Amino acid sequence: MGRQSCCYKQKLRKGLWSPEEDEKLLRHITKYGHGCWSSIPKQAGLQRCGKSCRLRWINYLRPDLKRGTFSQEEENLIIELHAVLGNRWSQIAARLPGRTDNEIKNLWNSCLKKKLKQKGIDPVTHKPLSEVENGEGNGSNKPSLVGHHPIHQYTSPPPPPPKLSSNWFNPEFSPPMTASYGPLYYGTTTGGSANNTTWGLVQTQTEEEEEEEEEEETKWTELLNSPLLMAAALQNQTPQSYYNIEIKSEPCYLTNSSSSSSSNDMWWPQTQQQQLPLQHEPLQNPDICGKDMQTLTAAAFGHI
DNA sequence: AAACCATGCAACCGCCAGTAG
DNA sequence: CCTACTGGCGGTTGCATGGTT
Repeated sequence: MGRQSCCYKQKLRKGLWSPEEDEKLLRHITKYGHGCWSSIPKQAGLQRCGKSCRLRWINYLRPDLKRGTFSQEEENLIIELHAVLGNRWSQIAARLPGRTDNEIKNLWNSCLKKKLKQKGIDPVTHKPLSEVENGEGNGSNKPSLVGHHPIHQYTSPPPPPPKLSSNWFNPEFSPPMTASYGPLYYGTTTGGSANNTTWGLVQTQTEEEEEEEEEEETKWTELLNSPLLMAAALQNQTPQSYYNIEIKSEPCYLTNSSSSSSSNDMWWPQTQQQQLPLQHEPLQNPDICGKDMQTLTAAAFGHI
């Protein structure tokens, strides 16, 4: 017998949230902030555990959430960040405004993994599958740095997400493939065809290079803490052609909840859309979307 | 039309680290 | 120092939906 969950012990409700529950939680947090999650259910009159409330708020009710499909730039960024951070979904999410770790995790498991495999890339190591398969069992294959690079110890508060240049997502734009910044590198061999493109994680971890590693660590910390550096690095090093995954860009949607605070205008997330349709305002420019997200975030959390 | 399958997503579970008492 | 509590995270599950046979 495994141990029972907190919800079981307290005979609390589980499963999908009803619109009434959502409204109670939303109203309570909007008014008082969340403070101590464990006391929220009682204060808000909910038969839920604090953990469940927290999850619901973070993944669904937060006003700064961006609903809708992921844009191609977001997917590319997730792939890039996953190559560096591994399955650290919360850290990846911190660099995608309006997206939750759960959402990103789901996207990765259901979609991006497959797309990478279709492209012949191992979604775990981010190396070409052929290389990974060949490397199995022979000692010559150096271990991936994913999950081992000092960047994974990065724990300081995340910077605002990098504002990527429009060039970066322009299919016509070919970033310099030989650029190298940190442990990730992408390069082309002299063969010319896409199949000759090589990329992977530079193995910087040798005994002789420990000093360099320290430098690298500093560099990466700086990189991740600086949106501008991050954007520049991504623009210079990311193999857009390698991750040339067919994803249709969707317009960025924002709810108009920020401009309407009355309960009549209360927006309802996805599961309630049938009953209370969202009034979506399509944004044509991702930059505008990003700015609005920041404004929304500031407005939503500034006083909490 | 029904059964089956694949997919996407919301929510739960269990573990861990930090912290207050 | 120990213990209990809490928040946070990543992995996993289960359900709803849509597509296919």
